[in-house]
Amino acid sequence: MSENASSAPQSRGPSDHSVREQIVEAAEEHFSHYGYEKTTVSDLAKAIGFSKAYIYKFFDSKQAIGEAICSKVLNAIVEAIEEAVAGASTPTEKFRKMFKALVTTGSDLFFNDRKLYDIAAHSAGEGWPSARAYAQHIKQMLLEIIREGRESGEFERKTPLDETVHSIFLVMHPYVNPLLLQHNLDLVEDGPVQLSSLVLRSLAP
Amino acid sequence: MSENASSAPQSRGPSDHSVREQIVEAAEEHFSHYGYEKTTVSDLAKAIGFSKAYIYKFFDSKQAIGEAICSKVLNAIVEAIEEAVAGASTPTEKFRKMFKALVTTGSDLFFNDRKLYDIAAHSAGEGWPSARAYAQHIKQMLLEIIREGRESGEFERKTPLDETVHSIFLVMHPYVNPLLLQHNLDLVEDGPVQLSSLVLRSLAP
DNA sequence: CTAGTGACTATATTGGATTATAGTCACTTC
DNA sequence: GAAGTGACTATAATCCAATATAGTCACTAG
Repeated sequence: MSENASSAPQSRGPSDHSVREQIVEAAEEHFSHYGYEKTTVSDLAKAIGFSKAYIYKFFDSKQAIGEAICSKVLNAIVEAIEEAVAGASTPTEKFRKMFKALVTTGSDLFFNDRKLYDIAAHSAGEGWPSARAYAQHIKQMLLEIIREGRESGEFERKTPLDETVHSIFLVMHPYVNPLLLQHNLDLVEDGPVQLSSLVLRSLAP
Repeated sequence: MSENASSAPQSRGPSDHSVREQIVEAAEEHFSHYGYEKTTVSDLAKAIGFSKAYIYKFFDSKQAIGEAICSKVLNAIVEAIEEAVAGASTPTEKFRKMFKALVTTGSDLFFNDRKLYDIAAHSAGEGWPSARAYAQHIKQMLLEIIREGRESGEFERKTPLDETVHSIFLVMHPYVNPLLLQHNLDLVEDGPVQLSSLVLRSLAP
């Protein structure tokens, strides 16, 4: 599940190639140290001991490399959330933990890996596939929790499932989207708790 | 109600003075035409036929003038919302109309008075008093609607009132805050409708 | 005292020449 | 054919001197 991009962004050449992995590895290190902008494609080339031109045999553009890193980062968040959810028994608890883990992991990234966070924020702002896939992932997890809750009779069943999922996702959106999350860091403590309770009230049968 | 600033920002000299009003008037026109940055304090001085130095007898800084304009703009939104709410009978309808008017008016401003919108967004981003006052205003209106709904038995009464208001405000936040609203313009149609329904479900007794 | 300003400074902004970078392509080597 | 590159161009970032702007203050006129 921690493979590279879901819905692979622009890339060239064989998708499993040691050089591709070397590029990604070097990019992750450089982007995280110096940031996306300050890292040049030549830097990455030097780091892995090839020429810049060779990089373009594997990636369409610098942005495509950014996308790859972004996917890794966002997939790591998804995994952290999945782990948190796994440690809950009822759908109610799953939802609470999901929301909490989402925000905790996101703001952790903000504070501890700011440079990588900025790429994710940029990705979200530009609607890159990696960010879309991430949102989709979250939505899917949400769908499953709601479905389970409906099946167990814990959640109401009158509202169409899609609508329920969609509107709850809207509530979570400011915390899912890294671009928005950074404007809500002061709400990181209270927000998810309060909003979880509100959402759960709305889900009462 | 359409007076200038609530909780007057930094200003000097007499608060009701024809020159002060002239400054505000000129600023509103210039900011809306050329934007806050592109307007110089000298421009405003020229427009009202005084020297730049005289402006500083009435305002602490250029930002203070921006604050005054921002207050006017945000107060106009509040008024538009109040008008919309007035045309509803039940608390449920009031809430729906409030949320809808909030987003409609906000995005109208974005599309039709972009320059002024940008000031409001900046204000929200910097946590200027005008933006804080605006948010407080919205929260107050919300509080009154919820209270009325509780009194009429239309809304549940178990959850502490403050908590209810606070969490609903959190739901609305991305649409209240101009800085956030501009990242949510694609949700302007659906968002408020879906979220209103969700919130109202959470308020069911 | 009230209404108002010109002249000044320290900081920010701009233009535009200079340099750095993304991305391509014809080419070599094995 | 597969692995790899140097040399190139067009665009974007950088730098820095010249200019513009925010904000102050000592001052004048009535």
